[in-house]
This record gives sequence, structure tokens and C-alpha cells, in this order.
Amino acid sequence: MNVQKRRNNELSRSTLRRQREKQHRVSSILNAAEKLFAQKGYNQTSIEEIADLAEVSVGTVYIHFKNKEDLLIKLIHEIGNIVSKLLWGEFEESDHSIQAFNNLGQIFLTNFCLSNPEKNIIFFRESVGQSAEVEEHRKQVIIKITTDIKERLQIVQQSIGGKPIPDSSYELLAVFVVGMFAQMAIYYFIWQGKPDDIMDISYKTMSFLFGGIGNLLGAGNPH
Amino acid sequence: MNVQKRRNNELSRSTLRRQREKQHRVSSILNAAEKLFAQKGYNQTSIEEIADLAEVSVGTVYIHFKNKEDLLIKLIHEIGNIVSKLLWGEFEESDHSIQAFNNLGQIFLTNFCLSNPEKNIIFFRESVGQSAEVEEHRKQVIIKITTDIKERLQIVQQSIGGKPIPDSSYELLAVFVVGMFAQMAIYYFIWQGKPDDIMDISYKTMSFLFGGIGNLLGAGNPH
Amino acid sequence: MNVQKRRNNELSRSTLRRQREKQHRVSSILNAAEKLFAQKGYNQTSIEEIADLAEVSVGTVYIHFKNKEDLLIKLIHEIGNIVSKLLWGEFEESDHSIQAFNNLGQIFLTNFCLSNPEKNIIFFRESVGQSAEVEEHRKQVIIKITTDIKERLQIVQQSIGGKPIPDSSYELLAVFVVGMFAQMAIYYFIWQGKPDDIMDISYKTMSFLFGGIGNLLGAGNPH
Amino acid sequence: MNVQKRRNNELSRSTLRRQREKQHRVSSILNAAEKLFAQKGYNQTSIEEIADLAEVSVGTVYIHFKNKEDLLIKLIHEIGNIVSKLLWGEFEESDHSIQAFNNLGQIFLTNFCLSNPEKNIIFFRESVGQSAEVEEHRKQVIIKITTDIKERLQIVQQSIGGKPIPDSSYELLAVFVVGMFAQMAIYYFIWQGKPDDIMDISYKTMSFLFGGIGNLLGAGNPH
DNA sequence: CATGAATGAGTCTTCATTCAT
DNA sequence: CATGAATGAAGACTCATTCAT
Repeated sequence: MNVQKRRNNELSRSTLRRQREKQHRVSSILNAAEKLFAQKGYNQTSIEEIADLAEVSVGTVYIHFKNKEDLLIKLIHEIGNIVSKLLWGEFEESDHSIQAFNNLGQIFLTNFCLSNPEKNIIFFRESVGQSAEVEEHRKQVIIKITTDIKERLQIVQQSIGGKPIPDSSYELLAVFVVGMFAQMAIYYFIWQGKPDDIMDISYKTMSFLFGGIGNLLGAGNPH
Repeated sequence: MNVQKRRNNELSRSTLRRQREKQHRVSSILNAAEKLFAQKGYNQTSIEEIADLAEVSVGTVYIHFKNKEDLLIKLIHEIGNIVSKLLWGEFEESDHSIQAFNNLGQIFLTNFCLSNPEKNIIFFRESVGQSAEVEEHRKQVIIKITTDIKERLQIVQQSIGGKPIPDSSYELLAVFVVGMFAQMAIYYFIWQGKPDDIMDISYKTMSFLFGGIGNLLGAGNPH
Repeated sequence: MNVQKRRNNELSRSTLRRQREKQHRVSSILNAAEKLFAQKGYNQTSIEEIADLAEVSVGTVYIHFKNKEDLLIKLIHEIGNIVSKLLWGEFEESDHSIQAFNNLGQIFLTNFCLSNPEKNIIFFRESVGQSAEVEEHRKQVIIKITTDIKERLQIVQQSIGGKPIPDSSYELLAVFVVGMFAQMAIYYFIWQGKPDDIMDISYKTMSFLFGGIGNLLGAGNPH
Repeated sequence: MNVQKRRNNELSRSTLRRQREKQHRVSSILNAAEKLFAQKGYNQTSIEEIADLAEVSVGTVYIHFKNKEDLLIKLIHEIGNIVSKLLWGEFEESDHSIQAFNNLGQIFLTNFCLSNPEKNIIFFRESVGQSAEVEEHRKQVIIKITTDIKERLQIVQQSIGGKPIPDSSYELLAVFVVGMFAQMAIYYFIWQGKPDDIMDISYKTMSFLFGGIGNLLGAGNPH
């Protein structure tokens, strides 16, 4: 093995290591930001605190993120992706029946709100009322989720052979669903410690939803 | 009219005028704060800007309000009272029937969200994600509204002779209602300019609600 | 008694009352200022607090005193006069002997430092390090006291027939005396609660002084 | 010299330079504060002015000092150390005889009051009557100096074989010495430009002191 | 790429002083 | 004279961002 080759190998190894380290650094910073934003609030958290908790320097934060806002925006999208995967990962593999919806509520409440209290706080509280830039990204993520729900509702409706209704009604329904779950996330998981019985709430939520959807879609009682 | 009497009248007039002026100043400041918080955002608005718009000095703001936070908190409670009066003023004079609920949605969307876009923005966006103090007051107001809705739901349920259900179910229902309307306020009135047809949305919302409530309360189809 | 006379009488009475009230108001304000300056410090006391404690309005303070500084300056001169009367009132009626000095130390420590802790604090702490204006007045008062002491020392020296020494030596002696008592006022009465035995300290102070003066004036042992 | 070694040297040099620069910045700021506090007064000096004079930014001042008060406190301790070194540096190397005290007065007046007019003003005027925090540190420094003097007096007394006297008498003596010199610092060096003849004053001061101490310690006439 | 000291614009807040009533 | 609400200049302090090493 000649010197050139050895060098190449070394570069290769070190490049990989650097990429790993870089990825690790970015994660550290995001995790630190998430923890502190949730704990102390976005405005009350300084970049220095984030850097300290992530065990990097202030300058390093600015290598990987444009500015403080950018940290929040990245967290918003990260959380949006997690929620999307959580909700649709299972759903896509299902029969797209109306019953498949049954699980989504419980998954959101258990696997998101309960399991990720800090993400919950950031998405439903700390990312609201900051700058126009942050608001824009939050809006995109929520509209994405709303649209996803709307499309699934349409699929389900078609699968059960319901009569066609205007697109705007599906949108409205999706807005309702998002609002209901957002409010539960705030009311039960941020303001109160956590609800007594998630399963019960989840069941009742679905019961409410089916009744409402059934009435709105004019498909009679969906069970 | 003798001198004594005239003097009394003069005192009375000047006292009244002072009170009017004081009230006017407080209102000016709150209006200016409301306008600027909605327009530029709470964090991006300085006390000096508020004072300028209200045509008072910076010091005067601090005579009537403890600090910047206090302005936001006062606005939150003011908006909470407005919403309460709007919703329950009419309802109390009604027969408390399930149909009386019909109007509430439309009133909220038309007389609050549409008529007071700045109050809407402040309550559903700018007052979120600030300090713990602000959050506490926002929480109080929303819990108040939620509790009010819960109690009305119970009254209506009793009036139609439905079978008794747990208190927590009414609370859950109220949380749903608040979440649905909050999300409509944000989605249709802050993010989009305004919905095409408020009447239609309002009608569909109630249809959804009746279906959902009916299903959840197990009272069969309420119509 | 005709109307005119009655009126005159009334005016006279009311004028007297007014003067009494005015004097009372000025005293109230000065007392309030003294108490608060000593308690919270000059810089940490606001005119509003002084007005509140004196049970007058903020505006009234400014009728009787040019500004906040003026309050402190008036207090400085008031205290200066009290100290002067305390020290020289008795001394003037004495035989101006060296023994007459004996009492002065004890009078200062007991009748000023111990009896007027607030005046002590204001004169030796709160009136120092403020503005050039305040400093100027404090300087005047202390130089007045220093000069008084110097003159008495000269009188005593003459009365015991000591040999003449330069004027500057008397001044130096007076500076020492002022410094010693000022430091006792601070050290024992402000920093420590109060000394264990004022009589003992007073006695030793005089013993020290007599020894020092005797040595400096070259008059041998003064007893 | 190989590369490795050069690199080490470079690191060493840059680290040293940084330390020098940091030390230099802290000194610049303290010097600027000292000059301005003495010239305009503590209250009349703004942080911005200090930063300007020190040729650093406002933020840099806050990197090295907690707040404005902290600047004054650091100056107080710095001055306290300078005075201590000035007084005891020479004394410790002496025979601890009563004559060794002779120089201390002159050293203080010449090498402190006359040579450091700004430090003199800060210690005896500007650091008085500010906040409780500042007062506490001033108290500590003066008590330290008083205790040092007291201990030296005891040593000298023992060295000349005087009869034992209570500890409190030494303390009182030390308080006198501090008070006399403090008052000279203020009277002659702050209020008057400077005394005509420091040597003469210094000589007389010691003469006074010896007489007073002699009398108080009951050791007879010390010459 | 990493560091972290330096920057300085930006803001809230205070409070002595004024003046219309 | 008395009042006390209004004034607004002044200043301490923060912290996101930069950049020389």
C-alpha cells in the first residue's frame, strides 16, 4: 500500500468521521434548543445557553444554523415530519377504511403529546407568536397536516361509497380535526399534567368525530 | 344659581372630564397596543411606538400599565370579556334549547373573527408563546370560556332529557368546541384573508357539532 | 365689631394658621426625607415616597424645596446647626478651660450619634458622593465645624498660657478631631450597632486627644 | 527548530498575547472608570462614557464586570490593596519600632493622596453613599485597614514593653488613626488643592499621634 | 470547521420635574 | 398654595451576531 492510497484511506475515514460528528453536532444543538425552548421559552433562551447545553461554542451554532429563528424553524419542520410519520406510517399500510382512522387519535395523544412533551410545547406554544418568518413555516406545516387529513378523509369517503361533497367541506373537516387535537394537546398535556385516561378520551374523540363527520358528510351514521 | 352651586357644578364637571380623559387615555393606549401588536407582533413593537400612536408619552404608558407584559394581559382579558358577552349575551335570553347553540358559531365567526381581526390575531397568535405570566392569563381566559361552554352543554342536555354522562365528557366536548373555533379563527381569518362563505361554514360547523355531540352523548340523532 | 374688622381678624387668624401649617408641612417633608434617605439611601428614595410619608403631594414638595438635592442640602445644614448647638451651647457658658472640652466628645457620641442615628447616617454617609452641589454644602458645614473647633482650641491654649504656635497647626488639630469623631460615628454607630461603653470610649478619646494636643502644642502634659 | 516546535511557540505566543490583551482591556476599563468617577462623580458617569474612554464597546464592559456597581467595588478593593502594600510593604521590613510608624503617615499622604488624586477621591468620596452593596465592600476594606493598624500598634507596644491594655483600646486607636488620615485626605487633598507642606503636616501628625498614643496606652511620654 | 470574545443597536423602565386645574 | 397626572430625557443592561485566530 503506497502513501497515496494510505492518504486516501485516511481521508475517507476522516471524512466519514467528520460527517458523523457534524450530524451529531447538529443533533446536539437541536436537542439542546428543544429542551431549553420548552423549559424556559423561546424568548427567554439565549444562544449561549443552547451552545453550553450542546457542548459546542456559540460560533458553531451559527455554522449550522442561520440564526436563532432558524433553530425554531428547523424544530418546527422536524416535529411536523415526526407527526406525519406517526400518523400516516401505519395508515398507509392499512385498508384505508374508516376504522383505520380509529387509531390515529390515540397515536397522536400517546405517541406524540405524551411521549414528546417538549416537542408538544414547542409546536403548540413556543413557535406561536414569534416572528413573521417563524409563523410562515408553522403555517406551512399545519396546512400540510391539514391537507393530509383532508385527503385521507376523501379517500375514506370514496372507499365507503359516500355521495360526493364539496372539497371545501373536507377542508373544513380537516380544520376541525386539527383544531380538536391541537386543543387537546394544549389543554390536557400542557396545562394539565396529562389526562386521567387517554384511551377513554381517544375513544370518545373518535365517537365524536364519527358522529360529526357522518352528519356533515350526510352519510348517515357511519358505523 | 348662586356661586356655591356653580362651583359645585364646575368641580363636578372637571372631575367628570378628568375621568373621561383618563379613561380615554387608557383606551388610546390599549387600542394603540392592540393595533401594533397585531400588525408588527408583540416582540417587534416597542413601548415608544405604542406611546406615539396613542399620542401620549412613554411615561404615561407606565402610569396606567405596570409594564409591556401588562398591556398584553389587559388585552387578553378584554378580548375574553368581549367573546363571553358576544356568546352568552344572546344565549342567556334564549330558551337554552339545542337550537340556541346554532347562532353561537356564526356570532363568533362574524362578530368576533371577522369584525375584530386585530383582537383575533392577538388572542390566537400574539399572546401565545410569550412569557409564563402571559401564558397563565391566557390559560385562565380559555379555561373560563371552556367551562362556560361545558356548563351550557350540560344545561342543553338536561333540557332535552338526555341520559346522564360523566362530567369529563362535557369537558372534552367543550375542549373540542374551543379547538375547532380557535383553529377556524387561525386558519380562515388569520392565514387566509377570510372564508368565502361564513354562513355556509357556520352551518356546516353546527351540523358537524350536532352529529358529534349526539354520538358522544349517546342521545341518538339530535334533530 | 364691623365686618371689616371681623375680616381683618379672620385674615390674621388664617394667616397665622397658614404659617403654622406651612412650617408643619416643611418639617413633615424634611422628616420624611431624613427617615427615607437614612433607611433606603438617597439615590434609592423617590420624591413620591417622601411625599407619601409626609402626607403631602409631590407638587407640594417642589413648592418648598427647589429639587431633590435641595432636600439633602437643607438636611445637611440642619444637622450642622444641631451639632454646633450641641457642642458649643454648653461650652460657651463654661470657663473655656481645657476641661470644658472633656464633655464635648461624650455629648457628640451620646446626644448626636446615638440619639439621632438617622441624622448620623445622612451626614456621614448619604450626603457623601452625590453631586458637586451637595458636596459644596457638606464641605461648608464641615469646614465651619472644623474652624469652630480650631478657634476654641486657640482660646483654650491662650487661657492656659501656652506658647504661640502657627495657625496651621490649630487647623491640623481641628482636622484630626473632626476625623476622629467622624470615623467613630461611622465605625461604631453605623457599621456596628453601637459601642459597648460610650463613656469609656469617650474618656479614652479625650485622653488620646490631650496627649496628642499636648505633644503637638508643645505645652507639655496638659493635665 | 522544527514545525512542531514552532507551532507550540505560536500557540504559546497567541495565548499569551490574548491574556495580555484581556488584562489590558480590564485595566483600560478600570482606568477609564476611575478617571470618570473621580472627575464627574459615580452617578453622573454612564457606562457608555466609560466604554468610550476605554475604547471598547458597552458590551465588553459587561463581559468583564457584572454591572456598574461592580466597577466601583473592584476599584475599592484595588485601592485598598494599593494602600495596604504602600503602608505595610516597607513596615514589615523594618524593626517594628515606634519610629517605623513615622514614615507611614508621610507615605500615605505623599504616595497615595498626592500621587493618586483620583483614587483618593473615589475611596473617600465617590464610593460613599451609593448602594448597600458598595457600602459593604467599602466597610470590609476599611475594617481590614483598621485591623491591620490595630495589630501593628499591638506589635509596637509589645516591642517597647508597655503594659498590657484592652484589645478594644487598640481598636479605638486604630479607628482614630484611620479617621485622622481619612479627614486629611478629604480636607487637604480633595477640598483644598494640596497642603503647603506635607512634610510639616506629616511630622506634626506623628507628634500628635505619639502624644495621644502615649497618653492612651499609659506608657508615659514616648520621647 | 470550531472558537468565544467583542460588538453595539435596541429597549424597557425609572423618576425628577412641571403645570393645568 | 396644593394637587398629582403627564412628561420624556437618560441610562443600564441584554443578546443575537460577527470574525480574527
